[in-house]
Amino acid sequence: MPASELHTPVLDWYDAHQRDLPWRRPEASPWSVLVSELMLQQTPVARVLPVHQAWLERWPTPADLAAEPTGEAVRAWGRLGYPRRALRLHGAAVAIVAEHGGEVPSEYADLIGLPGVGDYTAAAVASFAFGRRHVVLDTNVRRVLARTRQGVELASTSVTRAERETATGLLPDDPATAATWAVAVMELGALVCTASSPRCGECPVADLCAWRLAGRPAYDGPPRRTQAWAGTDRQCRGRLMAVLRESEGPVHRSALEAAWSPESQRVRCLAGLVEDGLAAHVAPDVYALP
DNA sequence: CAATCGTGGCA
DNA sequence: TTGCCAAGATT
Repeated sequence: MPASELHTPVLDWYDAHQRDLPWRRPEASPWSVLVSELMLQQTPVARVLPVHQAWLERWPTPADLAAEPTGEAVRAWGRLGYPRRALRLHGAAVAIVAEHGGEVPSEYADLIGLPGVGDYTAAAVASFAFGRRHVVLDTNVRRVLARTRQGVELASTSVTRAERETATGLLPDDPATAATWAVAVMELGALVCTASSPRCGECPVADLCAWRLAGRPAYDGPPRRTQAWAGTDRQCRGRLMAVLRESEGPVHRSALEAAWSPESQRVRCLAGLVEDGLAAHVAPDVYALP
């Protein structure tokens, strides 16, 4: 099927159904877009919205954030999860001030040099904030392409060469159209072509979707590993970080001891948090946000 | 390439 | 109730 057959239905659908998100508004700054992209990594939109608003009100520019201690970023990150992203965003702000005159760079090559910015985020910011032409391959896009083009329910674990070539081939020539196409496919994946219970009845390309035309065959690949949680270091780290976040000042070791057992794991995780820069050992038996 | 890294809502 | 899942990056 010609690539262009997807364009008009998806773009029209996006025009009619796109969500009104703060980082998509015309007045949204590139900094707002960058902050949103870091927060949205593995985190649902609904949970990001209030934190993003608070961050932009408190730190309207990269320089505002860069002037703060990293601990303030970690505290304001709240319960979004993966708090190292807060450190990376702070580090990105520092780098933007030091190396880019305080302005979020518009080039992919500069963006991907920032902490916490990988291929997806660099392409997304260049595309959404600056209207550049880039392949934006996130989990939503990958799922839409897997279904419509490959005829399979879910994309592979990692991005394949063929997958990237397919996405490149679908990218409109005009940069502005390419940028809209990128966000439109993502939105389709987020709202209609969802991982579970896709709404094929509402899909603008259902009539040419290889997966639907094949009868929506169930996933038939290697077993997908589900992440353990109870009793893991991640849960332990989360508990310790919650104690540090929710305290106004430094906390005594006893407060951390009450948050987790066994001791050996707690000690190891606390050392890991200090090593990661998420916590500071400010005095004997006293810890705080950095 | 695979493991690691939080959190909470929902089917 | 519990497994699945949400705009990935880093090592």
